[in-house]
Amino acid sequence: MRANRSLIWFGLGDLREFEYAYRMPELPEVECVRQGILAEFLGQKIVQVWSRDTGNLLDQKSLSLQKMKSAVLHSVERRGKYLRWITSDFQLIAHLGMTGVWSANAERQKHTRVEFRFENGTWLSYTDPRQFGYLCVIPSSESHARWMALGPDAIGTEWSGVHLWKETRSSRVEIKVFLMDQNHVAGIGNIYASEALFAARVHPQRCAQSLTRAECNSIVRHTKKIMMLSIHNRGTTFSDYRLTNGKGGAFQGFLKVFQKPGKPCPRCRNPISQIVQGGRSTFFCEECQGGK
DNA sequence: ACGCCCTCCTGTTGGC
DNA sequence: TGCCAACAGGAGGGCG
Repeated sequence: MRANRSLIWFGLGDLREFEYAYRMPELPEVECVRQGILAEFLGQKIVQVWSRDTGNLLDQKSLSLQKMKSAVLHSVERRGKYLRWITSDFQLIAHLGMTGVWSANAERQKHTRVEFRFENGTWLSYTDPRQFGYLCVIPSSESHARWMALGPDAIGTEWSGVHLWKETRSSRVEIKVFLMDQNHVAGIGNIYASEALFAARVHPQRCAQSLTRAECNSIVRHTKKIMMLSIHNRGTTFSDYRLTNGKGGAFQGFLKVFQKPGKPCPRCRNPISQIVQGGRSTFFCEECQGGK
């Protein structure tokens, strides 16, 4: 595992304390990947496409990855955790799933699935051991159902406290599960859901429609703040993604409760609780996040 | 529209 | 020390 860490694009600090971070890219990590791809490949022309074992990654409606040959990369957009490559003729919708990694000029390895070779000799490869990722090539003119169905981006202005308040009025879903539904708001995953609710002092099992306007405002404000801080701090970790040298460490400093069961709450010293919601681990402080 | 469960997959972990 | 089952987890899909 450690040998592969040099390929990690979104540095998440000292992985000795946070082994699972790299498996779960959320909005900030995907945004860093987007910026990394743009910085290196914007305006470049793909001259060769190589792929292997993409059966579980490719959408059934996807055109062949070979369609990307001769395409010039015009831009890369992000919505939530999805990336959308805009090229001259085709678009590529991509999701990293759990273990997807885009790497620039990295050697082909066991689970490398796709390689785009560019005219200037550089290349971009996609590696995904568990194949939970997603790739879909369609003509530029077509719209993509999954992409279109996504809720407003979590760091965009469209997602506001008012928006969350209105959306939650008719929902009896637990708020943590609600926040992770990408069709309500796009980009929040397991890490940020726990962290944002902790920051906002809202119990993760609260029924969505029980939230007050003030609590909705607080959740949205803290989610954006935490995500922006994370993106902003990628500087160290992103450009210096060789985490094996021990440098970096920007991200784990944000984590107050995630993956810290039993450790003292940074606010009140009460031990952090761990529960399962919707099949996923939630971490929170029973003492200072109120009641259900 | 909800709430639950299942599927995909493989590296890691924990029990014996 | 070694083996193997259980586990994790984003997201879509199916079912009642």
